Amino acid sequence: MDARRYSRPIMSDPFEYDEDDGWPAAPSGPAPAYPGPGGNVAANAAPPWLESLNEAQREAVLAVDGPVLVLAGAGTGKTRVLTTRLAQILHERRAKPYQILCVTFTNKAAREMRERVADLVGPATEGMWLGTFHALGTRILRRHAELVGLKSNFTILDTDDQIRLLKQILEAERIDEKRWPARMLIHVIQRWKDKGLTPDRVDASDAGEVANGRAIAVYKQYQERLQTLNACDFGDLLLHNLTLFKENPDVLEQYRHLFRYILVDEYQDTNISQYLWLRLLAKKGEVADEPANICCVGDDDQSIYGWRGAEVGNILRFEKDFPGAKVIRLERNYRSTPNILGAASGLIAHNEGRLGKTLWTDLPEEGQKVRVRGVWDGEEEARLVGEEIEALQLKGYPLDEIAVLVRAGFQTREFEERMITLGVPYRVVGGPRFYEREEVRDASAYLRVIAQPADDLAFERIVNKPTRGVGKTTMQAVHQAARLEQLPLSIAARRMVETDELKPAARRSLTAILDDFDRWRRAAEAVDHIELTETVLDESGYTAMWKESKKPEAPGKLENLKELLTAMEDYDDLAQFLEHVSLVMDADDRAQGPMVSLMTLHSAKGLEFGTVFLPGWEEGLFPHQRAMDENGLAGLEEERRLAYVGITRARERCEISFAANRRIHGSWQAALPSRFIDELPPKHIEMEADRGVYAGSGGGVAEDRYGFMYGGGGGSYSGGFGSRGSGLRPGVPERAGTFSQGGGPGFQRMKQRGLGSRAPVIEGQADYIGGDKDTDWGEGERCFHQKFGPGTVVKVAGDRLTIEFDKAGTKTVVAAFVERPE
DNA sequence: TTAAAATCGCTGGTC
DNA sequence: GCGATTTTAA
Repeated sequence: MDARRYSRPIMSDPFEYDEDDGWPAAPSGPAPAYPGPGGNVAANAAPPWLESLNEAQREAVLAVDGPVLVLAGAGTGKTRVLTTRLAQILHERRAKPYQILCVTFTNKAAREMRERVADLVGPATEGMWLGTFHALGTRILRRHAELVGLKSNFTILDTDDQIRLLKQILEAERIDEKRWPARMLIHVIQRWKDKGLTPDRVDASDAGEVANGRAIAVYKQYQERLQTLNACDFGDLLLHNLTLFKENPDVLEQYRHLFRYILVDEYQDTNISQYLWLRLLAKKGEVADEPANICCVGDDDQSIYGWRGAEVGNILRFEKDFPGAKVIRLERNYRSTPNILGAASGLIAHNEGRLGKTLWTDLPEEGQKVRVRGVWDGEEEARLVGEEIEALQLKGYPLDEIAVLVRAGFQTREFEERMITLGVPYRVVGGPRFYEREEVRDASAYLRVIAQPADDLAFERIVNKPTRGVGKTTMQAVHQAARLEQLPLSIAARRMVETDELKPAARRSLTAILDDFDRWRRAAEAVDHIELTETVLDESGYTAMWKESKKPEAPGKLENLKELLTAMEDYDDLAQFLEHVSLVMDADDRAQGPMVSLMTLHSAKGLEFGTVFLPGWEEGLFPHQRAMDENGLAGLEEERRLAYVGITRARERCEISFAANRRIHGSWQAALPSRFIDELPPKHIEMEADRGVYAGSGGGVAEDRYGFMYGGGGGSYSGGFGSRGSGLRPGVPERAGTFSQGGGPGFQRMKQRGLGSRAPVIEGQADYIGGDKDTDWGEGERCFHQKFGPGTVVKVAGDRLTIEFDKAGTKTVVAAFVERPE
């Protein structure tokens, strides 16, 4: 056998070889000439990786035949099982790398998986079909694009493009965009696609009154437009696969035959269309109805993506879908202390319809109890968390072992500001992805127009960016002509400038940019894609636009454009690069040095930290009101799973907090402690008042969890308010809607106790603590801050500078975060 | 075409 | 109460 095969690049096409019988044959027994994994593990020796696994893990790794569901609780070594299983299959030579399909949800997961398998078996992993659902779907779709009415160089649209396209359709259909916003309709269409529904299969009753009852028609038109544009949105990548497989059984048969082993990560997050895709592929080619060797790994308790189409039902139904499936539970937790585990388990036990797992650990030490703390408001909450982080930092605790996990993105701001004031390095995880950034999208739009003159959406995006006198009026005329003659915009525009339909000025500008594109297309033939991009960004005036811009983000944008050019070096040509921009490109978090992580609970899934802070556990915020309003009990249970995910991120320390008052959308609202706090098993938690209150409350705090709030009397509070057993819970809270306006009983009592008045005093500390380090900053000096932009120093206290920012107001920050303006 | 004014929306966010 | 987007006026 040809050794060359095993060193092919990852995206190589297995169909290109093994031409003899049309399809790569898999060995039924040990393959004779297959090189051992990594070239150094003898074929028959027991592989070293099995020894360090526990019994359940080993079972999951070794049960390679037939359908297997691995229920892997938080911290039970799920990824380890998956990677080892892959290594085992390769090691036993049960399949060649390209006969294995391994699906993940994120590129990051795919990358990690590939690295870890490679660590075990070396280069034998090359050629594996390992990637995200979308990347693998794209790979298959490009091969057979004609069969679903596309060309194989189709473009992949992102949300911006989708909305722009839909807006055009709504306008043409004369559907009032005020009443039926494009954002909402695209969401509806997306949900249909998640369910594997093409326009003809959507039930009319499902569409209801949406878009005046024309939702299905709009969906249909949207799909037609995509087809003429030779484009797909993300949902199509799988939906077209389903159509392809259904209408071409021979093609499906090929892939069924090809994929001898299928592995799926995070199975609880699959949507219907992903599920159907897997189910189609997971049949043995030779024996039509026999389920193949499919192994799904997941945790129903960590299903937190229902809102974007994920169906927990998929994992709950696995045994029915694949009769005779083996279900293996990984319940031994290697991450958290018994107290943390106990708190999390007690909480999640309140959910119904679970597959059920009992996590255990044999850690001898109980560890710290989960600390639950009530505070006056969000500011105090942030301050206390900040103080603790500072104390940990002082003790030499590594900052990258600390995370603040919040329910909603806006909550990070308060903590961010606190970190800035304290001078604690931090990072906010999960900002906009690299390819979603304005400048990167603009640059790719230029390249897309060059590569695909029919790409109207890209053309529109940059035709007047930078402004070059091709405005709305001009484009409207071009649009009309294009629609009339069924031509792409750039072609219609070219025809138009040859007539005198346009005003001379507009005609001149439009001709200029069209000529530019012609020139760039010719250049594309001659120079490589990097040089081409440089030329385009330069000659179009795009770079100049940002150079001249005075916006604080402008230098960053130029920086990103440079980074884009560097990133392009990894790709062979323009087409390859463009695919990766939309599908694979990550924001690189080249974080330097250890930092505290601030992020949402959603983005924390899969991570772990020594210490985790979980602020904002208040009714309405967490569980979020909208989750409950829109999805009732199911919504509430998903929120509870989110809480479970949060707690189980912690290894040794977990601190939950809630505030009595919080500012939401600008106005102050009184808040009740989250019902999840009531649901935590008391023996694993430690309820605490903040110090000022604690001193004066005369005991009872530990007994009565709300004693400090409602007075030290213990259990005597009334008003059916935040209490257990008051008949309010579970289910929809009595105070349906939103938070009550400030002034509930708790609010009043707290105010009387003088709780709120302490806040400004402590706030002032920032000015005089930590002030021995001198800086060379002087009052009145101009400066620049990464986040707040330019400003003037008004006060210097050690290394703390009070700065009046031009845009962001007055703030006190650590000098190290401030630069001199250029 | 640009700048100011009004309006919207506001849970999570991969590909 | 803020920021982004969209409408309106100049």
